[in-house]
Amino acid sequence: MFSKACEYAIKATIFTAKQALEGKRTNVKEIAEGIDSPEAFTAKILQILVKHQIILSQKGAGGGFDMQAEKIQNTSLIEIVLAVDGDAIINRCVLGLKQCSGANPCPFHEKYAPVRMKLVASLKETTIADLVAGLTTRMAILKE
Amino acid sequence: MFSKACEYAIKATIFTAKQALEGKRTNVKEIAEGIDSPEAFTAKILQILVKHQIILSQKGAGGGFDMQAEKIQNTSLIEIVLAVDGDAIINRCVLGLKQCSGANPCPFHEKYAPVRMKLVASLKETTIADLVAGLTTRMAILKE
DNA sequence: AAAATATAAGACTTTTTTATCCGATTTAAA
DNA sequence: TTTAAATCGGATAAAAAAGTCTTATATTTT
Repeated sequence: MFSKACEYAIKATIFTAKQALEGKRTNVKEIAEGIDSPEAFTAKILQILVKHQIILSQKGAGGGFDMQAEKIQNTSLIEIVLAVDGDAIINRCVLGLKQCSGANPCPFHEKYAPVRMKLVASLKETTIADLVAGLTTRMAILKE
Repeated sequence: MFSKACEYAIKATIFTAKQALEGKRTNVKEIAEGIDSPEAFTAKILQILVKHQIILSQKGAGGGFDMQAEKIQNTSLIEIVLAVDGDAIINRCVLGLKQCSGANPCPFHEKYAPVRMKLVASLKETTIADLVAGLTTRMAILKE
């Protein structure tokens, strides 16, 4: 459903948020270890997140990545997905047809429409704070 | 969501079924034109569909592809997806975690579970006949 | 001011997916 | 029986996605 880059982006954001909530700034190496991702590739993805102002970066010694409490609370999953994978998940026809729409539907359009609505709704209503909370209270995982 | 190969597979099956319901056997060239797909690649995908007994093939002059009325009625979308893309859509963690499950959930697991159920249900309950019917009665499209 | 540390940016490589090509095989028609 | 039409199967090629490497830039610490 998501690209590998997007999966890493989501996990990296959760990891960074969790560290931030514990008052710690983190860095590429820690993140890559924490989410079991390739370090250099993860660095690329973190740049996308910074550019979209989802996380904060600080260059230089003692620098790294951080996330503000307000952002953790107000950023929803959909924003990460849009930043990394674009709006295909919202707009692209599942059969890949350019002209598919409510007025000119592909054969699966009507059956899929409510599923897509549910999916997008769940991405919109799930915040990074929700995901971090799930992490601690339900022993959810970020690697393996 | 689906691979390009899977998108072609679905469209090719719908096209073949529609021709079959009109009493016509079709062939790779017609299918590729009808669904606007690359011919050689489409041929590859048709072989997968034949191997999984979703459509029928007949070699030699006047040969081509066909689909039995019973198959059109009883084959659901999920069977094509499983044949071409495997069971990732049913089983794979959206964050790509190997160990993710109800007992050991990734942070998005619980929020996504009902969406996945809806999605899989819609793939299971939608038959090729449904899709062909939608094609004619609602002017849905297979190309562009 | 210099050294050390960390992100930023771009070029490059590898892997996977998508797509093409060609020869072999099968079958129907001439 | 020959020829033409069609799928089948394997090798190859191109494009996209995933991943690496190197250099530049910024910032803190010493």
